[in-house]
Amino acid sequence: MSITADLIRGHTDAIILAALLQGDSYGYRINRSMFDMTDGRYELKEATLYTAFRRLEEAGYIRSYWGDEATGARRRYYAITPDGRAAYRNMMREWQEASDLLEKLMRFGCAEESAANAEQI
Amino acid sequence: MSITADLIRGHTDAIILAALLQGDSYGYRINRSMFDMTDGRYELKEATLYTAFRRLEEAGYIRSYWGDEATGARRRYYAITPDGRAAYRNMMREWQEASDLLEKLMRFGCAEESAANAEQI
DNA sequence: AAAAATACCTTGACAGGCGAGGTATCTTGT
DNA sequence: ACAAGATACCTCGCCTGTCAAGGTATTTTT
Repeated sequence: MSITADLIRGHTDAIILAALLQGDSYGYRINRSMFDMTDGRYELKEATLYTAFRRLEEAGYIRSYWGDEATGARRRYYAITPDGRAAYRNMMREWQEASDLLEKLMRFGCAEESAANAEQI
Repeated sequence: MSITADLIRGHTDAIILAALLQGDSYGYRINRSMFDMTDGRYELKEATLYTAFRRLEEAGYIRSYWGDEATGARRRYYAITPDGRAAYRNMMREWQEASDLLEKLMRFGCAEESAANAEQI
């Protein structure tokens, strides 16, 4: 993946919850669809993903159950809870606010190149 | 401040560089203007700020010098270097890409509420 | 029979953010 | 005159999320 990790940091939970809003799913599959949706530019690392699952389950935002596949490797499915839906909405609200602020603060310097670099205060 | 720390993480450097594009400045002042620009919704913590200064200077993106105030507390001014300007542009490019991806991944679930929660796969 | 894909998991290190604490100077209120 | 607050700097040590590296087991492909 090309984009740096720290820009994603803190959004993993929201991303996972968003995926689960589509319906129950499991780790490998969520990771896969993430990879596909971004044309390979980003994927959650497995360790990150499973850490996040533990965290989210602990928080009561998701619950898990083993699938009953007759064939293939066993899968642990995750489902979003009502608390999880509420948390997701909160996260989206925060993302909205945060990205607006960041945009403002980071674009601040973009009069740039033109603004004569007045020494000091 | 209202917005959570992890949403900001990794953006501190870009924010500081953006501020310095406006002209040389010093820690306390940069923090102040950040607070003002966001109507108090966000400010860098001092520890974070000074850590970032060290990091950026180490990387060669800024340089520092002591101001020659005749009165008041001493101030350490920071100036952005050519490398710093280049780094800033890179960071903005990355932010663009990352925020687009995040938007995509996090909004993914937003057909939401309507999409019948089809069990499993 | 070997390699790759599917699918899960844990450990330990690392890096950035920040609470808590510290220093020194100047200004303002009483 | 003295205390309080603002200005201005700094460090130490903890916390948390990420992820490289390693592991297991099954199925499919070569």
